[in-house]
Amino acid sequence: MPDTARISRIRSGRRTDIRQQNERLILAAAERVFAEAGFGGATMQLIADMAGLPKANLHYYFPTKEDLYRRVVQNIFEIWLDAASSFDDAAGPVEGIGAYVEAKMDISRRHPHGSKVWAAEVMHGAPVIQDYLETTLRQWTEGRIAVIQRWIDEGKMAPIDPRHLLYMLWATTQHYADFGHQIETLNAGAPLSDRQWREATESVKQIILRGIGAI
Amino acid sequence: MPDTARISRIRSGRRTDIRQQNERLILAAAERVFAEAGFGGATMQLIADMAGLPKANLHYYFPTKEDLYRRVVQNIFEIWLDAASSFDDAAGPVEGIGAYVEAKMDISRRHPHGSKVWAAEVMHGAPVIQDYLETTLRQWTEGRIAVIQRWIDEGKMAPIDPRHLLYMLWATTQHYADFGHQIETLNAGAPLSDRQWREATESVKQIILRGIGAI
DNA sequence: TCGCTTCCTGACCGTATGGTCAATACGAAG
DNA sequence: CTTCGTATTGACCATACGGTCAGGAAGCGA
Repeated sequence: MPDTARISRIRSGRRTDIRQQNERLILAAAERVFAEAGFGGATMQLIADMAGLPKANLHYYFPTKEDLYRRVVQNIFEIWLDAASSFDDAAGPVEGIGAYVEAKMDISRRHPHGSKVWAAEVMHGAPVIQDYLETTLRQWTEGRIAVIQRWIDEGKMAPIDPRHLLYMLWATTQHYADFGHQIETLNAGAPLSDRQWREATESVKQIILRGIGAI
Repeated sequence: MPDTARISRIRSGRRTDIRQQNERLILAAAERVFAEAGFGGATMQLIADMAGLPKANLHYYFPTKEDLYRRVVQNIFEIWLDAASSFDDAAGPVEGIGAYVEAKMDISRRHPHGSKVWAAEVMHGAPVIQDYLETTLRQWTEGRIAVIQRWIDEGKMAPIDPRHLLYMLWATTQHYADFGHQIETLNAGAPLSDRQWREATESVKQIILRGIGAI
């Protein structure tokens, strides 16, 4: 797993920045290690090595392994929530869902580690972010369901169960991050190129938009 | 995690059966624990308790934790491969993909733990089943791509990239197992009912079949 | 320069875990 | 009943890991 060089570090020296700088450094390393080894398989030592800091220093910024982990999970969740805006300020499903797919595919490409950490967390029964699921995510979902239902009522798409449409959007877009290794293997061992990412995004958009009768 | 009672055990006594019996028992417990805690988080002790056997007994049947884990991963993979038959003996996408979605949704419901273990394994870079990906899965995929391409050439569906269609099929169906906890939380904390599973399956089938222009 | 706060880190500790082993029980064949 | 291979298990061990801590370095305002 540690085949890539440690995350580079710029010692700026400025007092206020030091904390922020190091926390970012540690979080980036942690995101990666948690994604590749899982919570149980990750070790503070490996994260420390990856960040180029002594282990004791991690505990200075993040008291426990779980604190560090929680921060990593929260990060990706917030990134996803931001992508929601695509949804809201759209006139109809073609723009709204189209933009949402594009935003989420982009996140899958740029934050594959975070996506994996989230997936693992949920798969294990969401031991540390259950409250998020029950509050923020539930509200977010209800809101989007309402939007989709409105589109249906306005005749802009076929009467699909909005819930399952959302699940399909999440599943397909996150699949490119979570199962990236499998996809890469089936792509002759090479990561998807710019062009392939574009094709993937288009395929997903096409199938879904056609599938819900929006085009 | 261990909120459910241990897996029940029937002592048959018959010599030949003992090994098979106990291996099944251990594998069932292991599948569950690995799914809920991840490889690193799972302990042989917990698996043993779950199976109702002393820990030393596990090591009698499975020398190492990794041996046990490997067997669990192989199991689910074989189950999925069996579901492929739906694909082959079909006249067109409506029957073929329709049956495949049904088969995979059924597996997601009946083997959620195995699905999660596989997902985690792939997410971690497939350390123990990389060879499967490169041989069996790759071949399987090429075969299915050929079938889909034939359907396209015969004008039975729109010219979609077969690869991305396959990814979408995997992603959407497995999502109901891997993210079952999230779905349950968004379903007022209750597992999907028979009816809801049927609706989910129909939604997935509808959107995809319509999305690829097969209906 | 002084004094205060933040930051850094090597050495250390208790515990949990994967794995071993020797002793024992058990079933079946003769 | 005896024998022999299989199955069972409590006790044990080495190690790795999360976390602690005391002492020192470095930044910063006065």
